[in-house]
Amino acid sequence: MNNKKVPEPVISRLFVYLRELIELTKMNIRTISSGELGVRTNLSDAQVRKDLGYFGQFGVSGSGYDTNELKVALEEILGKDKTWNVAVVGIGHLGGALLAYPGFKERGLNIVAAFDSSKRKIGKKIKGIIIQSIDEMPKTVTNKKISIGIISVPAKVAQEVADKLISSRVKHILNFAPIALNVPEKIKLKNVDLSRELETLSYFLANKK
Amino acid sequence: MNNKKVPEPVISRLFVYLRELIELTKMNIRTISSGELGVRTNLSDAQVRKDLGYFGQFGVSGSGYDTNELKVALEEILGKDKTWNVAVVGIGHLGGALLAYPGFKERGLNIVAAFDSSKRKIGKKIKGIIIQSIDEMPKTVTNKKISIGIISVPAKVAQEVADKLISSRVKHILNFAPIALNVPEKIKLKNVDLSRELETLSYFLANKK
DNA sequence: CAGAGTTTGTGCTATTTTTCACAAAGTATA
DNA sequence: TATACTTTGTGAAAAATAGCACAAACTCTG
Repeated sequence: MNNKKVPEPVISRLFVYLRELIELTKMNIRTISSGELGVRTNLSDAQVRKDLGYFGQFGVSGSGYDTNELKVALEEILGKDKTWNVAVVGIGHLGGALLAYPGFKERGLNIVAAFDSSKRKIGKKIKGIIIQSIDEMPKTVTNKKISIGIISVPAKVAQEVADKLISSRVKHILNFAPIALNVPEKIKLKNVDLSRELETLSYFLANKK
Repeated sequence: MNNKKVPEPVISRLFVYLRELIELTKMNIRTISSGELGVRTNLSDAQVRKDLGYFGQFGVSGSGYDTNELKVALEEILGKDKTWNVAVVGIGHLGGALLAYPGFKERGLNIVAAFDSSKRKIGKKIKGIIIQSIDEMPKTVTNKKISIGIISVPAKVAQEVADKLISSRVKHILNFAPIALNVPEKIKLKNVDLSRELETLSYFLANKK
């Protein structure tokens, strides 16, 4: 095991390996080589080995990795034995889709609260969750032990919402608003910018050789 | 102007600069320095200058960039003068949210078709778009000149849908399914993996110092 | 118009991330 | 058990990306 800090892309790929390992164990495949795992995840064999190398030695020369053993090890490393409570702020089309997305719960991420500023929406129930006023955020975050906030509001109010989440003591933020948010160092911020991804594709269309 | 190939992260940031410039011109701010643009986009001044440097010299020493001029230049570079037709495959909660998202049209990305395999959904109309059977994809892609396909179906069928999109002659793909897709070299593939982003945050919760 | 202050553009350097490549350690076969 | 494979783990090399730092170009002020 190596003591250097682990690059974030490595963490991200570990989840990809884990997903594949879950499939493999379901299919009763007992061992897999870095090469084969690489093919299945569109990554190189060297990358697979290097990534795992940050956390220890899991493989056996000549035969590869025990799928179940590696799966358990990754679950441990990635904290999949734990669950986390999540709040969604902004229940428009996207926020509503996030509330309904089953993939989160399967992965130990429980959406336990929803906030919106629209009087029309407050009090309504979606997927078993009552939409609350943003004013109730500090209380709810504490009571429901919410550690991650998802921002799916328009760009104009995203910073304001981020500030409110942070002062309510949320630990990390996933931001869907297409704007650069300022958050304190200790808050981990991830951005998902849907239209930017699409726009990037359009650049390649416009500039193809 | 520099002839080296432009890194993809640069392209992506160019859209960020452009958004900011659009705001600035709306606010009638005529010039901006790389430093100030950096503050507004959470990037360094050097990065801003370096990124723009891939495409030419837009600034004026001592005063900075003319906001409108730079905006127009970036729109040109990024192909924002053009529009592109887009199809969404998989009209679940996420697909529905994408159909309803106004940000795409504003940016020249017109969703002109929607596909689903569910008999229950085919024929229904969402946001003015009739959901079609996946079998109609080749014909519709041709007729409606669709160049980008968005995949928002479950992981299990995502590869199959990708193959169908490609054989229907879609040029690029935006994939929301949490799985590694195999596509030919010439097809540009972008992945947005919602639960992976959230999971990455949960890793930092589980492993915080 | 001279001197002080800004800000760009960019060669160079640093850092981060990926890939290479191979000794060492295992497996399989006969 | 010996020989031929296979595959790992990991230093070292390469590639990609970001940041530094400064001359040159321009603005501003009195």
